[in-house]
Amino acid sequence: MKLSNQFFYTLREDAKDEETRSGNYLVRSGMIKKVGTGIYLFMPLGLKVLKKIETIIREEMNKAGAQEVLMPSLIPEDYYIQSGRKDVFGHDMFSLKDRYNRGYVLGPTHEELFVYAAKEMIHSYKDMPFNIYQIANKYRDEPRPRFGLIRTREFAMKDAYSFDVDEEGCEVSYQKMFQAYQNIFDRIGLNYKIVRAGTGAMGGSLSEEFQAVVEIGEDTLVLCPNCDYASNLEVSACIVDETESYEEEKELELVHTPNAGTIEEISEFLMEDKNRFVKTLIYKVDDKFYACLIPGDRDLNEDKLRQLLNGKEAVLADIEEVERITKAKVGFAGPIDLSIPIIMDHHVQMMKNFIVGANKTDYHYKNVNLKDFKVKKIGDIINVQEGDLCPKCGAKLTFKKGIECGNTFKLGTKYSESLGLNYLDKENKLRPVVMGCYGIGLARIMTSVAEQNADDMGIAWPAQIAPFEVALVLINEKDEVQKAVADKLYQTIQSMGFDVVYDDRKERPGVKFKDMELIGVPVQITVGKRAVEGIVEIKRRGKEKEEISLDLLNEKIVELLNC
RNA sequence: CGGAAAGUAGCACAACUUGGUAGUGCACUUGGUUCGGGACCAAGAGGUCGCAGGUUCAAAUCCUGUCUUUCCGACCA
Repeated sequence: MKLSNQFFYTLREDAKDEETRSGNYLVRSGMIKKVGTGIYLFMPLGLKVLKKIETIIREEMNKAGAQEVLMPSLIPEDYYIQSGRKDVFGHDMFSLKDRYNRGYVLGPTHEELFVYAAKEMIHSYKDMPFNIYQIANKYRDEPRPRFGLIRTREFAMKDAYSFDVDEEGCEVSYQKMFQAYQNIFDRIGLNYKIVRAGTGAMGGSLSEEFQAVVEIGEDTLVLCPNCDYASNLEVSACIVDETESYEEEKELELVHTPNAGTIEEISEFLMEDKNRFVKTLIYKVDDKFYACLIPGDRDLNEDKLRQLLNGKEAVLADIEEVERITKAKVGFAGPIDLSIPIIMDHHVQMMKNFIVGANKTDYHYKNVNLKDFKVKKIGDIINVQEGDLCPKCGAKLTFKKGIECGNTFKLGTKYSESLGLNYLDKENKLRPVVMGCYGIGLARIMTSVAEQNADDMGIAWPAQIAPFEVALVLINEKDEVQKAVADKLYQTIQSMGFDVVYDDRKERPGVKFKDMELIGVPVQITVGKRAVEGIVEIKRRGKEKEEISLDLLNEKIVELLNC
């Protein structure tokens, strides 16, 4: 592409409403522009990068035997009412009415329609397996869109769905996709980790996430430096260090602790370490109240609590409810003589002589032991901390931040049952189809790669998804020799099959260099003074330039693109 | 949805406290000098100061409402 007379611009100053480095560079390099909260438009350059990502995804999907389809974004709401997800998504789904007051939604994800499509195909066990996918926009009314393209309300996603007769078949389909995903992320050049994750609103039995390792990530990845354990914090098992404490159990003691209602305050007041305390949190799980005991220096994991109690929803009780149940101000709840069932984290089992609230304003109990109260259930209900032991090998776990760029789910028969997707097996019996679903967020990949490869000049894109592979910079467009050499070179490089941008603008060299570095072209060829001698300069972005004779250019470009 | 901040030229900002002619840098146009790392000089063009209402002789400035954006939290395949 010749730059003169093209839609191409860059900004010299930082965008004021982009907090992330990647978001800022994407805006400054003229790739994207914010239209509203969580809504972006893609300019020619940005679309080019996105399309290159899309192409890699499409190629690998097709190679894995999946077939592409296209679903509408505007969908009659009945499909989501039938599946029960109109309520599950609630306000996260954009819904609208047509002129006849009929309800529609903008598709937040497409299991329903893919099942609808699959029904046309599936009648017998002979009709499976198969996998269909689309690359299309999704719409979600996020409560708080943020971080550039990471959390937007409209976004391009590749979603694939596999259909099998049984679990074994699904396992094969799942592994195929899993491999395809690794190929995709490897080819794109993303630094990523695969972690175990929760199934959330999607349902199903297994979920694994492909997480880009990025500082600004919204997810916390729990990794083991010793073995292959990798998990999203949301679902990471927290195991107990079972080293026995030989501490003597002491006499229970009521202590006056005026105005010390938080762990920080009481810990300071009694001059005791936070891990000597046991927090009592009153939770409401499906309209029933529970007191949850966890170590004072830990956070409760609501998902784990919900699962332990087989509940649908777990929320912290209101202040009024807490005060009614504990008969004390908030901050003084404790397990002793409490009327509601007690759920205890298994770490507390190992503790002795700990401190709890006394269910009496301004009082705590010291030297509390397990014999002092009754527990209904014991389990793992807290978040893992960095340094905790790996559930697999016992090594100390480390944390990293990640952006979820892709995920794979085994859905089981959840949707096929609720939407009636069945087939006849060999015995002529009707059975539900076993499904898998597989998503990839295109713009999230784009931002993650940008974030991972941003430097002081701009984004150092990997060659595979860079807006261009080669930048051809003409130093002096008024110099006839230089111009002729560059014009010729532009044709030659194109015919070699490289994606090249020819900066023939009437700009000073410095402007051209800065722009090419900002938009992140990996290989730059400069046609300058020595063009007369048939010599030009070539360099890999971020490295030293070297002079080279024109006839050696092809090999050099290939070499630099691959390094 | 709670808390905080901000909306003035295409972009980034100043002027607002103390009401009276709207300014700077980048970008843009013209001319000149420059010409291998975001040039310089000169002359220009570009604004219903987010929107609505109020106070006032007079509002970018004070008051009220409203919309939008950003950050923190709640929330989130």
